[in-house]
Amino acid sequence: MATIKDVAREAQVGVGTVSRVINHSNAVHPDTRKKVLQAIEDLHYSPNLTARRLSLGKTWQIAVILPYLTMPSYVERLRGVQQAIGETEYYPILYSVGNPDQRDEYLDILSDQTQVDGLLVMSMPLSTAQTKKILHNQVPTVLIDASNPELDHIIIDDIAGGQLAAQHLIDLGHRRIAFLSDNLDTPFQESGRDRYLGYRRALKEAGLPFRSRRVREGDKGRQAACRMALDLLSQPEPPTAVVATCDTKAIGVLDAARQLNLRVPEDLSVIGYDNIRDSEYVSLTTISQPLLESGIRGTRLLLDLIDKKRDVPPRSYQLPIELVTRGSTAPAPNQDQEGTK
Amino acid sequence: MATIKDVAREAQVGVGTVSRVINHSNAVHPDTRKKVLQAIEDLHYSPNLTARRLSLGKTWQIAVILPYLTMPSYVERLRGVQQAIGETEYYPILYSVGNPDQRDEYLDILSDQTQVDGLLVMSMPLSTAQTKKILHNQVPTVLIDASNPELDHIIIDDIAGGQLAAQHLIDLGHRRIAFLSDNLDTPFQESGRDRYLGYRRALKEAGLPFRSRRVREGDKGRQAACRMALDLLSQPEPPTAVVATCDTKAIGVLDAARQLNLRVPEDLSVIGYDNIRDSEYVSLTTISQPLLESGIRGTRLLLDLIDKKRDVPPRSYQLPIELVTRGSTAPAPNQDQEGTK
DNA sequence: CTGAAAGCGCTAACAA
DNA sequence: TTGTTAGCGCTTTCAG
Repeated sequence: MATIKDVAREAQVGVGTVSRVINHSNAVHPDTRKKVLQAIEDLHYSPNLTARRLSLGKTWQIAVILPYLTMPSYVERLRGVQQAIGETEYYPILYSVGNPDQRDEYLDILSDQTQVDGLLVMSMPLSTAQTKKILHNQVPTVLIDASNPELDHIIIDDIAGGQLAAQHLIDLGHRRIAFLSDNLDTPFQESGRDRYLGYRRALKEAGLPFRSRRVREGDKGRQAACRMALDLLSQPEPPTAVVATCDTKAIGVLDAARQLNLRVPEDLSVIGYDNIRDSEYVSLTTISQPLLESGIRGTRLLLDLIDKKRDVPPRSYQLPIELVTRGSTAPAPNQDQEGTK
Repeated sequence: MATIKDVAREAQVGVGTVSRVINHSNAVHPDTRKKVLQAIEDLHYSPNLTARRLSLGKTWQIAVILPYLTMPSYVERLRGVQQAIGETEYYPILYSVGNPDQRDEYLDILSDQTQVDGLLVMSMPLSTAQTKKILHNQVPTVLIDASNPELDHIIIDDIAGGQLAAQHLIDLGHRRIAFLSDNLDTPFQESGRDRYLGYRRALKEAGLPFRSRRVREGDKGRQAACRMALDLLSQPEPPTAVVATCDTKAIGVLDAARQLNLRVPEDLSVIGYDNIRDSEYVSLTTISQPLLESGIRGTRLLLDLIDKKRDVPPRSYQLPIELVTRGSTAPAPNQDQEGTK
């Protein structure tokens, strides 16, 4: 592999000159430039990025830490990152996390090695220790889909989202509204918790009682959701509507309804969250969040942070959610009076 | 940021010793090691990866070039890559390609910079020029889902897949079988073309005539597929079955059937390809291919290539496909005699 | 406008 | 077992 030295010798100039040509520095004579360019061509030379990085103290690489790409929403956010980063000279390195230990390991490594120019953390809250380390080592960092008082972040108002979902059902006259999520207390994103809070807030503001028997949390995925829904729907005084914390789960609820011969939306209303592609197909009412946008915005924030070496208070952006009404929700079948008793 | 020199000074040893400690070289006295470890701790030292890379001439990074993550199948393959790479000390850098120019640009850069230790190219055939450059520069490279006589690759037998799909319908007694794909001649994967060949081969072997009016190609995506299907199904003597080159398109066909009040599978059989998650939900018969597996195998091949510096003839692995029968295919409604005329 | 040389931080060969 | 030193390939003063 030819080096800058080889090129210099071939073109009969100093390495400094070659470097200037490569880096489009204008202070080089046209004739000299031509000679150098010729030598580069002859030798099939191309600069060694690692050496340049060492010399410049910059990697042009951004670490993206995100949960294993099991959920469409992660993929969509990642696409946003790629879209934004694609317009720059940076490249993303993917650290796909399968479990909390791995997450901590990556975070630990990345927050002190001079390995990347910045960190993009997706859908995982940081511990105070982790935050402190990042701050101490001055690693430019942005969180997407997680909140943090000391670091820049992009969030989506999940409380409002959960509330919006429940409110939609309340507006349709439902009184017995169930809530179905995966484990509310996971090491990863806290969005489930927030949506739950939103759900409760909506009930409260509408003066409806909260019933813990109408809440189910468990494994993620469609089938687990289906099982939980079967359980939920087979109790006495079953709910007439279900808020699911993601569309996949909502589809699981649809499965359950079918098994129980419940018509949707006549007998049961179901609302999901995320507006993934599948949702349109099954005509699921859902809460849509700007997933792609969150990736884009987060990346831009990070690039800005890297460039400007800002040292100002952390910025927090909250992206809007939206109700997408489709065929899985309808007015409540029969009004019971629980809410007013 | 502390460097190895700082640590050496702090621990009152030479940098060589510190290096030995870091790299777990055993030839270092326990007491010395302890001193060094202490200094590392005190100084919050962590080695500069870029410097190590330059010194070692190795990056521990693998470039993954793949089409923009629009299709679930890409994501699944990528997950395979991550899974396999996760067990090693390497990390993937994503080069997500949106168009042919970008593909060529990335390929060009990556095949001559000393930027990564290996190249994983997904779902894109390489030109001879590109292949030659890779070979010339001795960049360890593996293709996944694309064939190449000179480079290691993992493929799935798409001809057999297309044939299997069509054969399944033929076995069910269908005679008028349509084929629906996105543009057969794209710069990206050639799988569509191969599936098309398989389709034709099945017809031929069954003695059924090929009708170009039963073939539609166009934009990708569900809606485009729906439009094409509407067109296809509204001609005189419409097909009783459709082979779609991917599940997304097959779902588009289902949309069209619904619009035309055709029952699936009673009036129309539909078979897809890929067995994406959605397919189970809509009970789509499809051809399943080992997507995750392809990513894993390809990555392993590459790592092997990097380690061993092999210089043997290119290896080619062909992964098996499988028919997954679900509810979208059934015996032909009425047997016409076109096949035997 | 250009050449020489001093780093960037680390590894590894060579002495001691 | 350890310290010293010569690279790794590039950028960037600093003279000229």
